[in-house]
Amino acid sequence: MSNSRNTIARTEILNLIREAGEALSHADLQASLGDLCNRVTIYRVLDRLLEERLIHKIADVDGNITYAACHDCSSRHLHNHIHFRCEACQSVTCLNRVEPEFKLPRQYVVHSMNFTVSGLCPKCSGKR
Amino acid sequence: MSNSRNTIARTEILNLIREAGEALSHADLQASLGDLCNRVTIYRVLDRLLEERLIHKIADVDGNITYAACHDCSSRHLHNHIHFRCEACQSVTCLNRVEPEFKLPRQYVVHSMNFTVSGLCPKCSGKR
DNA sequence: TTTATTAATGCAACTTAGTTGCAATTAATT
DNA sequence: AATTAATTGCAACTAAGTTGCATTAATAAA
Ligand SMILES: [Mn+2]
Ligand SMILES: [Mn+2]
Ligand SMILES: [Zn+2]
Ligand SMILES: [Zn+2]
Repeated sequence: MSNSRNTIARTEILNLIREAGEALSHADLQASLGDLCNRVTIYRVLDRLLEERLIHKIADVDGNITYAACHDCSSRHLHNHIHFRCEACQSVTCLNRVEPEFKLPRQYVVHSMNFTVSGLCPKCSGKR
Repeated sequence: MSNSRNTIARTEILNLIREAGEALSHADLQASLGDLCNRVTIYRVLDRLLEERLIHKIADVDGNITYAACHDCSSRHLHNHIHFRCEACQSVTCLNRVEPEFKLPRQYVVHSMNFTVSGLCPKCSGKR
């Protein structure tokens, strides 16, 4: 892992992800950033932030990727909380409190987890 | 949902998925099928089988999609078991017995789930 | 069995997402 | 200020998935 530099793109992308109430996609970021940087740069900054464990990656059941801020990942970078994707408003949110319980057979070595539940979020289930 | 027809492509793809010990990707299927049908047909057959609830879709944390056979989905098509993706041999398997326990705040309406854990499978964790 | 209906397919073209190589830029160190 | 190497922009590229449309073929009706 080489020395990470504090560039405008990196700072801005990290801020956007940290301040967003929900997980952001590459497209979301590109829309917010306008021409602050090239789209390739966004991919590369995201990769860097992932390596640095400042953000984590979320895939919904259709393979759509979003990114959310990490909170206490310096010690263990195990994102064992549930992500909720709303089929109405398309938002993806971290439910940091909801950590599923389960037991794998011995011999399985766990490195990472991706739990995503889809349906209607509180906002959208109310409207009906 | 229109009437589904028993075509060669459909039959063969469903057999492949049912008989595979692990979840298969579009690329896996295309490799096995050779020129039995066009790659677009594979996409369309997969969509049909999903609609008919004969297979389910799995996305790992990187968004890679695979498909596995359903077992008792006529009543409830809720795939709340864990999928394990091995980072060594790349296999994706359904752990049909492992159903995580968790409790979402009220107001969340759940339609589907995608639980994927990555690491080393029993075969590959033994080798080290 | 023959005919009619329409689901399913193949093909080409297209869109979307992500990757790579390389020269130019710039943050951080000395 | 000069040095170093991380970062960026750009263009070209690969990979994955979608769409329109003419053709084929599974199924049902006659
Ligand atoms: Mn999260
Ligand atoms: Mn499964
Ligand atoms: Zn919503
Ligand atoms: Zn393995």
